[in-house]
Amino acid sequence: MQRQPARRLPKNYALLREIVHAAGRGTHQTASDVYRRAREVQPSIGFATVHRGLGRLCERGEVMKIQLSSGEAAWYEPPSPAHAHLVCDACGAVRDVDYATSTRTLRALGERQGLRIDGESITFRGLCRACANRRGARRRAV
Amino acid sequence: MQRQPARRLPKNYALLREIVHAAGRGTHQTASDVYRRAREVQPSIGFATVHRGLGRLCERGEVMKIQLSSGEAAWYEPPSPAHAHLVCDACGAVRDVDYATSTRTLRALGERQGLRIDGESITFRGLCRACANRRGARRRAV
DNA sequence: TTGAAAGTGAGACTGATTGTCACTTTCGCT
DNA sequence: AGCGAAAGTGACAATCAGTCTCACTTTCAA
Repeated sequence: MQRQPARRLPKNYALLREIVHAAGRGTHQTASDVYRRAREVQPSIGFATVHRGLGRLCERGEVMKIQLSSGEAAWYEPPSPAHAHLVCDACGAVRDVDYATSTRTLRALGERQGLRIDGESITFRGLCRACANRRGARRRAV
Repeated sequence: MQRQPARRLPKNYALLREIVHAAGRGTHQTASDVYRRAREVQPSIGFATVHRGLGRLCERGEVMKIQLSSGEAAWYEPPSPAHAHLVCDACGAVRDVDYATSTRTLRALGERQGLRIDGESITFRGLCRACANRRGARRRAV
């Protein structure tokens, strides 16, 4: 049995977690955002530390990292049940969407195609509520 | 009505399309892969041209760009019906998975949450067929 | 107390992608 | 043919997220 990581969360990492969590559900911050905020509290903190820390917190499940399917910087959010993301084509916002493929579907899919599915990541493209409404006023949604 | 882009595909772009298409269904090449191949045919071609060209082809729907939810380089593949991708945790391969959320589901989801969904991108994490089999031999899959 | 492991900050580095710019090609017309 | 505008091109600089390295510090557990 290997050494238990009973080590308590280093101060910096705790700070990072705090920053991600404080933003609340449905928020998404890039590593740079977190870095900027972290500096307000601990001006000497380095960029690398933020990256390392967020990575570590991710492994521990204390924050979630989402990589939009658009090649941009990764976003970090507080941990929450599985959900999808919508990137708004109009305003660029990233919104949580309460949707996930059912585990039954995933299992069936895996079995049918002979593979094993351990996780999924879904990103929608479209219009967020605000933008959909705004357009709807002028132009009927399709 | 604005000018029709009747312009025929520039030679370079045609070459790029050729390269992506020639690789066939289920293949995924990065821009660098395409660049490398393109140079074999047209040694003077520049990197920027490859990127621009792939981007353009994408707009025209002649190739598809997929961005894995892991922050790596984008992959290009021949156009094909909507499908998901599986990134194998063991061997790193990217496999097509014949799956897409039904349009009915998407529409319902959009209506329920007041947004408009125009596209989706699904990436699974897990084990590809080969790796799942290999592991299955030693260790029962979970 | 003390040695090892883990964490740290600075800054160099990587690798993908984009922007710029001067030049060339091609298009749509005469 | 000939021409002007628009589009495409290659070289290369710039950007940007993220990673790596290294010497130093902190923390842990004995």
